[in-house]
Amino acid sequence: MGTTESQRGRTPRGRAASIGLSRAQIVAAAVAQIEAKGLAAFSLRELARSLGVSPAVIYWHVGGAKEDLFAAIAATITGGLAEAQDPSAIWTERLRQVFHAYRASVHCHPKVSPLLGAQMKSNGVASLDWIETVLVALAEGGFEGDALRDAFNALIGGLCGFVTMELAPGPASEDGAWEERVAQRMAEVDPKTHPLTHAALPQLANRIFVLRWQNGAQVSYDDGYAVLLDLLIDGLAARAANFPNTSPAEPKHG
Amino acid sequence: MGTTESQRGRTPRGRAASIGLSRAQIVAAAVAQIEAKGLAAFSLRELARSLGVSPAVIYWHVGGAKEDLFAAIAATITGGLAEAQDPSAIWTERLRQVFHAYRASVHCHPKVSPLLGAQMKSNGVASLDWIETVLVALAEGGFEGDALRDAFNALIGGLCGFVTMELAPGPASEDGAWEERVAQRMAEVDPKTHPLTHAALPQLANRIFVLRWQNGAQVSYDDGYAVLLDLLIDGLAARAANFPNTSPAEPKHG
DNA sequence: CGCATCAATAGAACGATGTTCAATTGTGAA
DNA sequence: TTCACAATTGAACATCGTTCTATTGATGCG
Repeated sequence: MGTTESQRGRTPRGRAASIGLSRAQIVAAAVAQIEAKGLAAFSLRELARSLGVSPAVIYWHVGGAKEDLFAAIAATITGGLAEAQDPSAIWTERLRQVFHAYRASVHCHPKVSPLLGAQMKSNGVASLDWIETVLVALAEGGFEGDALRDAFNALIGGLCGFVTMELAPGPASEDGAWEERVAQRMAEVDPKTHPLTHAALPQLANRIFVLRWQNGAQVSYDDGYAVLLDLLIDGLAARAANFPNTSPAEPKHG
Repeated sequence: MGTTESQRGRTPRGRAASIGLSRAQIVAAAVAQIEAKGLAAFSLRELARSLGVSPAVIYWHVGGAKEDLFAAIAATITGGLAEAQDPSAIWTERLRQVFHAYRASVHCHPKVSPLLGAQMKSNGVASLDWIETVLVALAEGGFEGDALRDAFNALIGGLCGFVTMELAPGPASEDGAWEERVAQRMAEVDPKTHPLTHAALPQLANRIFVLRWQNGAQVSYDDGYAVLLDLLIDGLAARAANFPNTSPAEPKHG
């Protein structure tokens, strides 16, 4: 299951011409390199080069391919995410905590985040604990069956999608030719035909629809995410309040 | 701005050893090829090959690079999206129409959709009309300033993010080794430690968190998207109802 | 103590990719 | 006719992911 039998024995530093390279070290180095130079510029060969190692070593340690390395990275990042909730809080509050934790966790590795979106779809969310957390909270609110499924999909799709999209990488060129094109694009907005877009440009342009980085620092979407979270959870709470026969707490034997 | 001066004259079929290749034809062929073989398997060389042409031709026609071709594709797809609304409808209804139209439009080219997510960030949404439509609707609801900005970000981030995420590609391997890994992953879900996840597996597994394709046909997230849309727009309407001094219709001279 | 095993590495090789560049072609204009 | 130049070609370069066949050297066993 992903461990590829490489470190099944407890031989911490191998037994041969080892440099002592481990799977975890490779994953860590890959994350560092992606975070440094961007996902588009990432290559197995340069990863091997930065580790002072032959490219084949990565295949031996990680498994089959680049894809397995990406899966390992995603699993590393979303691990230990379910602990972010306070079990004594009400379910709506727990949802808030969990999704804020998700965003915070992903924001720790912005350039790696596209991998999360893809890997969440292919391998399932790396941390099942996290999924279970969300489902438990919704169930406590009285959701079940199709309503549970739809609420879950709306939450995961909307909130994880928001994070994925806000961190989506711009063009690969890191040399500022991009900024020029953006400025050009902004200047093209015609106040006559798009008055509100033009008026909101200082408010919006640097936010969601053009720039992501400003002077090298990341632009904040915190408020938009907070509003999205409020709308979703408050709305779900309102729906839950209308469920026919449900006490606010546990529906089963407790 | 993206046209790269290639077809500035009105010489429809060139003037030389032309095959009569145009930028639009290249873009169309690229979309077709991506839709047929997937985005990960797309290459400029094979595009040129399928057009019976040298790879350099694409550079000459499209502009600098692969990235410019992607930008052109994104612009082609999200064009003419603002017409999907009924101008006489109330603003909440118009928002619903516009975002349903967005999803439908993107779903017409599922494999190209990852490009939309990225290009929406870099070049700005291809269709400014569409942005304007959303802003006008929100303004009619009474949103302005920071509230407008946050509502806009929540809507765009959540809804476009949902679509981006639901269409996110799985692993590149199209040969079913993926299905095996997924089945394996599903079998690993322990009813003891993750009871709700396990119980909801038949409802959820084929939905958001594992499979995207089932027997080659696309799985539907329609209900989840509808719930998300309802939660967001109903919530915004509720907020708008609490705005101090706003008549339900136009805030300005009309 | 010696030897065979085998984890762990190196290095070369293959095909494919994105991109660039120096030719070449043929048409429309002078 | 001649010239400029849009349009295309093909070769070339560096890089990439991946696979294959060695080689190395510690380790457990006899």
